[in-house]
Amino acid sequence: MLISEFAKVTGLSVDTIRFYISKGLLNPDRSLKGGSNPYRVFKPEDVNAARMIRLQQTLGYSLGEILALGEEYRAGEHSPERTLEVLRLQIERLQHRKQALDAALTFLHGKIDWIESGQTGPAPVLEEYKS
Amino acid sequence: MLISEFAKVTGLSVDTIRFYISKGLLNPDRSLKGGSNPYRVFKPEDVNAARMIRLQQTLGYSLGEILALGEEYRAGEHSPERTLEVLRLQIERLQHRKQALDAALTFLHGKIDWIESGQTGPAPVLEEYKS
DNA sequence: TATAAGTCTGGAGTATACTCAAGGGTCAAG
DNA sequence: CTTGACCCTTGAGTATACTCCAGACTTATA
Repeated sequence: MLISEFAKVTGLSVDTIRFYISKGLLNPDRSLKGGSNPYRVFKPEDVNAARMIRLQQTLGYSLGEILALGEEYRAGEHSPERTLEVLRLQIERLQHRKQALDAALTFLHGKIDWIESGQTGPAPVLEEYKS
Repeated sequence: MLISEFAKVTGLSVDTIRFYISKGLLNPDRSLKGGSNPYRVFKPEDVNAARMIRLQQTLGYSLGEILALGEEYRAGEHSPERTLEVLRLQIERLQHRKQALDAALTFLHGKIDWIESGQTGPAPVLEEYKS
């Protein structure tokens, strides 16, 4: 597929896609069409890559980190040990993030309970939810 | 406390603190000391505010959103209904984030299992974990 | 075969979140 | 009363992640 279709499928703008390509986050092939500036052609695996980028972004990674993770991953692609190491590290980081998220959720729920019970006693403090 | 102590306590740089103040995210009092450019004095509640900012940041909110949330929160401070509404909305957004996080974790765990079991069968695909 | 639509590159512009430096006032210790 | 540590403001600079032209070429449609 060409870039505009890829944009539709992934939900990214054409500009953003070209930006990602320039950063090395996406590596589409080139078509024979387009003359001196050949058109880019995207494969389904590029769609997966784009989704992965978006996911990692919502998880708080910068494009630089995402690129590094990808390269690190590909570098150890043929070494299961290295791959496992990378994956475990990622899991650790995400679990840390999840803890912060859970703390926030617990805090918010605590505050709701506090309000619904007529705001008796002290207001919940964020501090207390840092398990 | 003065700004350098506040920086130590919160882990923020003095520059960052002043930047947050300029954005309205922090509102310390002014001391009588300091002459024509009075020193800022920070209270314990400012420390809480700073912690809240940091937490919201790790949750993916921009400073603009954090400011808006705070103002929205203070605006409805004396209306329990409005406060509950704001809190529930926040919870909803965080749960959405948590789902993305869980999907990523499940995916990573799946990949680890797949590798440890000798990479038999197809590799896990992110797609499948979007419950 | 005109013309609209789609693609390319290169470069400038914007928003966010800091970060640093200059220049100057204030405070506490010796 | 000097000196070093600390505070102030203003404004410029940096990194990230886009976003938006301009100008030129290519392709598909009527």
